[in-house]
Amino acid sequence: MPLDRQPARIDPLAHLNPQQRAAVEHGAEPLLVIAGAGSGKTNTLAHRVAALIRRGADPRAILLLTFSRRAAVEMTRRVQQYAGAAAAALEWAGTFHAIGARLIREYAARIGLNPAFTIHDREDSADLMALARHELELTATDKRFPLKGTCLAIYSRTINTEASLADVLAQSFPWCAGWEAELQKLFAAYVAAKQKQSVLDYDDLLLYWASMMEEPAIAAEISARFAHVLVDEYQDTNRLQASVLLRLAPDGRGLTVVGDDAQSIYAFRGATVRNILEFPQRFAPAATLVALEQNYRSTQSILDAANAVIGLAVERFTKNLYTERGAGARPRLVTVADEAVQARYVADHVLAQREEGVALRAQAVLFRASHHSLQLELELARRNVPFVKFGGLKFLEAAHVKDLLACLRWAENPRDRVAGFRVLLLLPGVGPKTAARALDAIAAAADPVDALARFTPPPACADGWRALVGLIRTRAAWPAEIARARAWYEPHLARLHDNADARLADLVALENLAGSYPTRERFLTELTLDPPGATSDEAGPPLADEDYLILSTIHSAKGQEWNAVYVLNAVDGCIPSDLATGTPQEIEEERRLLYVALTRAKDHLHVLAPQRFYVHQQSAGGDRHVYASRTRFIPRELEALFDCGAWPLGTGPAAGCAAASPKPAIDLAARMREMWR
DNA sequence: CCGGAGGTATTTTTT
DNA sequence: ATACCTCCGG
Repeated sequence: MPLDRQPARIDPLAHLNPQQRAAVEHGAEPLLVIAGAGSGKTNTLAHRVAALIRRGADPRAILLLTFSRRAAVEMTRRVQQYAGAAAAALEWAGTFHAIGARLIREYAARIGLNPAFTIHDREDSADLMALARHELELTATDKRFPLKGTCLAIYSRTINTEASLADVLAQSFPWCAGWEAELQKLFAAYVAAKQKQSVLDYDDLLLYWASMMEEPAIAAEISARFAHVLVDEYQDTNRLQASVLLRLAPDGRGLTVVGDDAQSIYAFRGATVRNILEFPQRFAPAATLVALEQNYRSTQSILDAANAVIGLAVERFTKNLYTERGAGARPRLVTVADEAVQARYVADHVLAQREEGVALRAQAVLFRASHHSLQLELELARRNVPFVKFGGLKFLEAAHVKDLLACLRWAENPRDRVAGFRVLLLLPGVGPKTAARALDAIAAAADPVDALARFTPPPACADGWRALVGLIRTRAAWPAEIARARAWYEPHLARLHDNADARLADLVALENLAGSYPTRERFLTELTLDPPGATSDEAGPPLADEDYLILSTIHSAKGQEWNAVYVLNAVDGCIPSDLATGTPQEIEEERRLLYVALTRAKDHLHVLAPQRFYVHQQSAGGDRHVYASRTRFIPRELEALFDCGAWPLGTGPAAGCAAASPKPAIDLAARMREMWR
């Protein structure tokens, strides 16, 4: 974005276009900014915040809600750039969940909540769901009850969409519709368990916030402390978040939301594009609408292709983007034989670009699902190309990391049953039954730690028990405490895993991270709400100052841009995912996903379509495979917008675009479904 | 009651 | 390949 490089001038808004300026200078009436991809949205929002501060707004009374913590940090940085020192007091910037956690902790005592509550991530929540499911004996039925993860997904969706269980089941989980009564009971037990244990899940952070805002006294207090509320990526908020927002600013005064309906890609999480579409009419008089349509990121050729893809959408509200950057090279649409060739293509071109001076970090490879990059990762490792992967498996999901965190969380909140369970099962000789008895004793006692110490474990693990009690009982200063926990955990790690060394390195990394948080509570809370994004693969994360290629799911690429972008697996079955072709709405979301991927590119865009996919789970050397056809979102009539070809040159049954669709290839999606029959 | 063996169903994307 | 469940031998 060119605005970054401009020195401060007399008129701080001199470099904004008229629409951006209108958004920045708008008064306190509700405002909706429809901001196309690369239209300088973040800048505009940051300028608006800076302008509010210049006009006398107290930075502490500005609430900035962004989608990711990264976006919040970026926003704060730019506001500081435009508004100077005053912006340092901008202390309320973060995700809905993070801000919710903060407010709930502050008001905990007044709403009957233990202020030391701990927060469960998705896996912890699923584990608690499993415990509740066991207690209700929903496992021993002739027909298989939905898995814990599915139960949680159903629960979460009812909360986030503010819909009834029956509707959610019918619309999103039809195969579970027969379990409605049982699920209802399960969710009741789940909620009771959370409350008894003083734990909150992700959804609670919104739910408690929203309910708290229904109390007139608390609502008045909280609303009064924020004169201005600005929301980024509004197209990806859900009903519950919209409710929170409307309770914060019922008449819309001081409310600004920014978003792009063409980039709505989180419906699976309950987000609804209706939030942004219906926003203006929620207020009387209706909110002002400003549209940013000039793109500062991509060349015209890339925009033409992206516009054409989104142009085929059934429903569309934003206009086409335009740029003054000039045509540039047409994006490439490349047919390759299979994923291995695709990996070679990407590696070759990434390295060639680097020779021409485009740093690896200025290039990114985007894909629909985390595992789509598997082959490429092997190829990059083989060629010693450093890379970092965003999305997919998280550092925090590794068993050993979860174990260590469970120790800390249990010390923070001894009634947290999931944490306790996890820690107790680490002791040899302690199984589910012993752990359950111990946790029952803890739950019943006034002093939980004392109850743990007085519990009589099976004789075989008496020593281990004593060591654990010692760990939980004595509180050390932070972050020394995590070092103690690791020392306690190390022998267990060595016993339970054969690659203990590699895992130990992760724990050391975690320990280093801990030092940057002031307290144990802050460490646990913020780690759950903002998990480190990149996985630590075998090679270890590259050093911060080293150059590395970006691998990212399309979802995680939101809001970012690179000089060169490679989109993997642009075939039906991958984009759209064969798991998301159930309803027309799902397919539309997949189309927007491809649009998001294409609009990340500034100068170079490569869209890859492998023709053949090898079926997994076959003997080595087997060649069972299925043929894929190019993604339905780039039909033949759009081919003129791309530079089409096969790679390597002269390979494949027929080179070029025509190869993709002369005769409709076999339906990959159906084949993949067939695998599960 | 624990822990390991074997069998079976299995859905991506993230706060 | 994995997670989850059930069964069986200590």
